[in-house]
Amino acid sequence: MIRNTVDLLKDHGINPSSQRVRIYDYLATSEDHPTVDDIYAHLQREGHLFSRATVYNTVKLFLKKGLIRTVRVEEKEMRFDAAPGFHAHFKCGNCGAILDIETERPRLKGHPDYEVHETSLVFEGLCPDCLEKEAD
Amino acid sequence: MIRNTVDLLKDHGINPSSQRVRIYDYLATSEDHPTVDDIYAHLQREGHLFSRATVYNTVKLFLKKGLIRTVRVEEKEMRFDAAPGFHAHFKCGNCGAILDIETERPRLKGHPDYEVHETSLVFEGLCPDCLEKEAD
DNA sequence: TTACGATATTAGAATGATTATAATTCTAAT
DNA sequence: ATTAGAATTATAATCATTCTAATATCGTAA
Repeated sequence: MIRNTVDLLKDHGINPSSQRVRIYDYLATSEDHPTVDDIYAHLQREGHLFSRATVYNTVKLFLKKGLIRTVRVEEKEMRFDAAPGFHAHFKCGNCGAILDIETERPRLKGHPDYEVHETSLVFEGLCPDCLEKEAD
Repeated sequence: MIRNTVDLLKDHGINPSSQRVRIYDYLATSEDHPTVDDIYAHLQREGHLFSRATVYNTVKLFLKKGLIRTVRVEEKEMRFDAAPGFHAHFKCGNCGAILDIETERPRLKGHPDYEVHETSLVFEGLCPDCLEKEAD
C-alpha cells in the first residue's frame, strides 16, 4: 500500500505545507542521513530557495511527532534518518560513510523497572570498501 | 591490585602532569559522566583554577589514548566516561540522569566484512525514580 | 646551579551549528 | 475581502568547541 507524503504528514498531525512535504521527501529518499545543511543545499539546488530556519523548525517538528530519528554518530552536525523500523548505524572512520545495518533491537534485559522509549546502536570502524583499499 | 593514576597515565604514554592527573581522577570517580564544564567547575571549586582549554586538550588526549570514551546521548555538550569495560547508557528523558547499564556488547552479526572498533548502545526513556513519581 | 628545548598550559579570539526573535507571508474560514 | 492563526523567513544571539599565539613548566645537559 502506497501512501503519499501529504497523507503521512496529516496522519501525524502535521500541516503538510509545501516546504514540509519537500523536506520529508528528501529525507525519505536520501540514503545518506543528511544534515540540515544537506537538506538546505538540496532544496536550493532544486530552486526552492528558502531559509535554513525552516529546515531546523521542520526537522524538530518531525522529530517531536516521531516521523524521523536522529542518527547519533559523533559528529558536530545533527543527522537524520527517516527509514522505518529499528536498525543500527555503522560509521566508517576512514571514509565517513554512515550505513544502515539490519539488526534486531537490543533489549534492556534485567531492568524491568526502566521504561525504554528509544534505542540507539552505533558501530564505528572500517567499512568493506576501505578495508579492501587498505589491503593494497 | 591498585594502580595509581600517575602509573596509569604513564602506561598509556601520557605525561602525568598535575592537571591531567586531577582531570583523570575526577572522571574516574564521578558517576555522572561529566561535561567539560563539569570538570572545569569542579577543579575551580577545588582551588585548582586554570583554563577550559586545558580540559579540552586533556580529554581529547585521553580519548586518543583510549583511556576514556564519549557518551553519545544526544546533548549539545560532550560527556565522558572513564568506566572500564563495555556498558550501555540509559538517559532519563525526565530528570536527565545518565546511568550505566550492564549489558553485553552487541555484535555486528552477518557482516563479517566490517571491522568494528567501537560500539555505542544508548537507551532513552524513563528511569525508575521518575516512573514512581509519575504514578502519584 | 643555569640554560635550553620540548611539552603543557593558558587567555582570548574565532568558528560554526543551533536557537531565538520578530517581522512578513501564507492559508483557510468567515 | 478580512481576519486569525500558523508557517516561513532573515537576522541576530548563543554557546560548545577549536584555534592561536604567548607564557609557564619540566627534565636534562653543561
